[in-house]
Amino acid sequence: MVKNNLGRRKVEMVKMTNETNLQVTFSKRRSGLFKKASELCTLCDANIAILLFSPSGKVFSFGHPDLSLLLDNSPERISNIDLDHGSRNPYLQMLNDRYAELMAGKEREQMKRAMIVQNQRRNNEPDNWWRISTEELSFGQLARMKLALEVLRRKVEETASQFHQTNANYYIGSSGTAASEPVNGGNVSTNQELFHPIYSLPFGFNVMNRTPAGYNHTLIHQNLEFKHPHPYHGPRYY
Amino acid sequence: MVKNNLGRRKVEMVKMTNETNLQVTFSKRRSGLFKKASELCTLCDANIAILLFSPSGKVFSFGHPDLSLLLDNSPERISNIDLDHGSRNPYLQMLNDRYAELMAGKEREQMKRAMIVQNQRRNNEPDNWWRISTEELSFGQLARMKLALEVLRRKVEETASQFHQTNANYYIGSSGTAASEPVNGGNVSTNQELFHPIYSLPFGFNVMNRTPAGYNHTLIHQNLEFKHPHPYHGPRYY
DNA sequence: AACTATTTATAAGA
DNA sequence: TTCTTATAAATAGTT
Repeated sequence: MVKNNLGRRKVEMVKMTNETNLQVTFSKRRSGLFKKASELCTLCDANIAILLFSPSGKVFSFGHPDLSLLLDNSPERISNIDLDHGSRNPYLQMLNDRYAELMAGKEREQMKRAMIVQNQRRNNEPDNWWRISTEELSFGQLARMKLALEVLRRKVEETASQFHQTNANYYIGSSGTAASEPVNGGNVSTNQELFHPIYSLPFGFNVMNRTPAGYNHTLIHQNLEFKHPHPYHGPRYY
Repeated sequence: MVKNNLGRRKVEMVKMTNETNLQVTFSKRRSGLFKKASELCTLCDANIAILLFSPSGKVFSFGHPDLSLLLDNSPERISNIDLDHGSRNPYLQMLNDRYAELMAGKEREQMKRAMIVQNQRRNNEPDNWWRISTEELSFGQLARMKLALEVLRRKVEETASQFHQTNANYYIGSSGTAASEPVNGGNVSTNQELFHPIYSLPFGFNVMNRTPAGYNHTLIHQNLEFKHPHPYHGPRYY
């Protein structure tokens, strides 16, 4: 038993100078933050996505629903997924029915164009510009592209959500866990089987480290670093 | 003064049943979470992005560096930004020099293709497929596209960071605050002027509500909803 | 929104 | 890294 322990002490809200302490604090507070996020999701039925970049260049994530789908498109992963077009799953059937309708209808040309982004690894068509390695673009281009993609991504999410809300009563269970119940009158759960991988992802991305399944907390990759002072540390954000 | 106050009581980690309590708790814990995130950024020199979806369909964000750049590409905003190609700013000059080099060199065709995503609002070229409204795509397409964009976005960020690390000694100050100092031997700060807006963003996105400037905490938009149980509430994520 | 009793997070030390 | 302990900080229920 330790007797002469001063206990927790107040710490000034500035960047820590002791590098060892900083790393320990980062780990502790990362854990605390993700725990708070998890609790918020459960207590209040909320959803969240957190990307956290450590000063040493590691990236951690927390997501609810699970973000792991976004972090790995290795051939193993893709080949492990059922490619029977969802014949045994009502939700995937519905998606594929919708796909067939689109392909047969007037949206076909538009759809084909959209699919370029999915198929670029498999073909060499001349207008496959999307295949350009990001390493070959200037920083200015990258920055602008990053913005555009962020905005589009959110718009896509919004539209997908609206689709959810008008197409309820479907549910896809988690692949590794117990059998799932259909959701009656609720919303479709978002997980990896929902993203029917008929087409492989267009961009390679490898996860360097991953925490055990079920923890929903992932170290994504390394060698990223930004620096910027944070503007606010008042008591609350109202 | 209140005398008979039972104080905080332990709460079971399940979805709260009382809707009023749930909303109050959501607000309190959202504040707490964002404060924790802010402290982590300052104490440990970390960076973070949080997107939080409330059960009532609102979306809140916290970002360090500031995420507000991603939330608004209104004409006012774009027109307010200096379009002189950065002649008075060494960093923007460098970006534009790099741009000119690329346009004159062998990367020209590749670059032009990449610029489609930036220029789609201004031209009507036939292979401008990117302009497709996300409302016109099936949910399955949207889901796959969302994935692809997430992966690309992260790759872009990684490359941009590498560029930062090999092109240090530039600094762009925040537009609304006091004059900024150059960073010697450090990394370029990421903020909105760094994204030189010669080209407007390709996708419209309007922010519905915004907290006061300086709080770095933004309600983005509404009418999103997902449901999913969270798998884990143990003491920590290791 | 404010108040407090209590729970929870965590800084330092081991 | 992991554990302990005293203290700081967050917050549930009440007003």
